[in-house]
Amino acid sequence: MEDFMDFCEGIGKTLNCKIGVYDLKGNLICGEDVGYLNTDDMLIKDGLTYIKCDKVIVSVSSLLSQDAVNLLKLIIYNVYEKEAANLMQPIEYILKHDVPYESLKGRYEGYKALYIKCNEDIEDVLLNVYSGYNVEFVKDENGIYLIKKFEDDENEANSIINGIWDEKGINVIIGSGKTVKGEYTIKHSAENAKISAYLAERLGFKNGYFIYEKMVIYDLINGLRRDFLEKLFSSIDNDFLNILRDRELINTAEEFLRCDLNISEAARRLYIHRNTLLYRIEKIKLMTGLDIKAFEEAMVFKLLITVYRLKFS
DNA sequence: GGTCGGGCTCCATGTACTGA
DNA sequence: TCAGTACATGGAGCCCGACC
Repeated sequence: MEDFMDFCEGIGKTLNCKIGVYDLKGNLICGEDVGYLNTDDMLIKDGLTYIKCDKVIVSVSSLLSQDAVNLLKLIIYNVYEKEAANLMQPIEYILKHDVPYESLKGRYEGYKALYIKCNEDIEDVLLNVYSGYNVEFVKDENGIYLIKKFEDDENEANSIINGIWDEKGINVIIGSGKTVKGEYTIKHSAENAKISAYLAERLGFKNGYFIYEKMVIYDLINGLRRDFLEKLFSSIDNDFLNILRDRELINTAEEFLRCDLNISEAARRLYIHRNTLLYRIEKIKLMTGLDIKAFEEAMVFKLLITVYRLKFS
């Protein structure tokens, strides 16, 4: 409809007259209400020119020659094609060009975008996995978007990760956007999927499935100004930076956090005695002042690690 | 018959201490 | 620095009786 509005304004200025575009029932679609008359081709009456173009009547407050009418028809059909092209844009065009979010509302409802981050050629594996399914792939420089209606996206993503590992021996990170609904378009979903995969890689993950809802906090941190964070880190004790460089301590702490602060489970996963784990946690406390056995202090610790990884490593 | 609360047992976990 | 041991604590599951 924007194109029709541009059309009315442009032609109106050029011909120094008023233009109105009506549907075949006489309802004004855009432009000025200069009067409506139905016609099968063109009609000149009372100083006005009425031109039928497919499903609209264009009324012009001026007498036009046949050549001018033909030229106008040509322009109108061109506008039509442009509008149609907007509605028919393939997903690749949508993801790679500056298509307004507004124009995508109502399309791809219920679909979701995944972004499979991988620099190797894995398209053949995906085509095999999804042979016969309604799914679209879009490649870019760092991976492949997968657009589909999912029943169990996490399960499918893990199948993809395992399939690519089995067939190619390659680790991949998969990011996921949210399901398209209302204001949230397929372009939003694809962007969020790519951001999730990118952030997961920056955080040190080699493979796995990362949902944007769970990555929002990292996206937020990633968007913070570097100079602000440098100022923040300059006020932090050097011992904290030493921990970040101590692989054993940092692995211990991260496993403990992944186990929801469960000492026994973390010790099992790390193949160390529970008391060894407690000893290391105590050491972290001595160096940072943060007791990561307590939820709030564990959260602060996790945030500081994340900021360091995303912005300084 | 279904629901709720109390008592009991088992097991996982936390803490403190000790020794290699 | 790490592991072993003993003891305390708390949660989960089960059973049973009281109540509606």
